[in-house]
Amino acid sequence: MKEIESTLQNKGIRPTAMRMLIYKFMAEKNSAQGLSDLELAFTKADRTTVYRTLKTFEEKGVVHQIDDGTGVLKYALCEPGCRCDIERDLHLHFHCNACDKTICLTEHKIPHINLPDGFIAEDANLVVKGICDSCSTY
Amino acid sequence: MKEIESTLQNKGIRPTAMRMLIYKFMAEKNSAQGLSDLELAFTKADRTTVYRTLKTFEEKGVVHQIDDGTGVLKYALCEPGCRCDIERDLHLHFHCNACDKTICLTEHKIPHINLPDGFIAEDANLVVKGICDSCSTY
DNA sequence: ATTAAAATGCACTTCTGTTGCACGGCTTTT
DNA sequence: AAAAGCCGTGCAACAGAAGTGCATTTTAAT
Repeated sequence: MKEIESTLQNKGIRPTAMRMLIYKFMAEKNSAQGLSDLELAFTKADRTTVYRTLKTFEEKGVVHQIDDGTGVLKYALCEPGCRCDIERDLHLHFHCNACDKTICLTEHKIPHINLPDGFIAEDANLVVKGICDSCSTY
Repeated sequence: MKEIESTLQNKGIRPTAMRMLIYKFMAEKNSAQGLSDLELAFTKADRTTVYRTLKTFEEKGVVHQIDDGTGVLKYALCEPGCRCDIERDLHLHFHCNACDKTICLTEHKIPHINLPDGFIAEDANLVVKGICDSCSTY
């Protein structure tokens, strides 16, 4: 818990109890979490607080937003070395159609794409859908 | 207009006036359209009608849905030869941060991705964001 | 301890997508 | 031609998620 506190401080975030709990919760999950997931996990807290906490985390490069195509935005902790606050880390995301979880495949970077003349790429988002390793081993 | 009529019929869609107008509208655009875009273009018609028309088009493989990360679903006509109704056409989509348009780069297929053991890919979505050719030529 | 700033909670709004129901026209059947 | 039924359309209302304004509490600094 002390580690979390210093982690947040290093990122320029005041480590309140709420923020540390949310950070801890997300660190324990191996899949990306939606606002409603956190809402359910922290019924004592208000939706807005969770919402703004995520926004703060995102601004400071603690989490990154994932649009996995389900219609709800997900959030996942950034990898230790990532400079999400400066430049997007272009790893791909995997959404399992069975368990409905979305996970970061941080080792798998989005390949370079050749665009037609005149097109300038600034960012990219790749989501692969299918069956994850947990669900495929039955 | 006669062409549109037979196109729809070939896809198993009854060619009503509304449907032909919507098809025509989308065919004239080179960018993907959201529900609200069509809503604005057809103020005489009801939102629900446009919505259900798109759903019908999608089911029958006339249009495909695009999640470009803006939070609103877009639709674009499928290419002549595409078998969207059977198997997804994995071309990539480009979203322009300047003009906010989303277009299909049908020539650019999503490259094959090597996934970790146990992961099975069924579908993929790749959206590149940046500046489109129209906006970059100033 | 006092004060200022930041975080939290409550209520409300907006936007998008979606569904239920009723009306009306077109098609089909007799 | 009349009757029956299907299908498209429109109206209304709902649901879920994201976002905002303001009052209150908590935290940090002096």
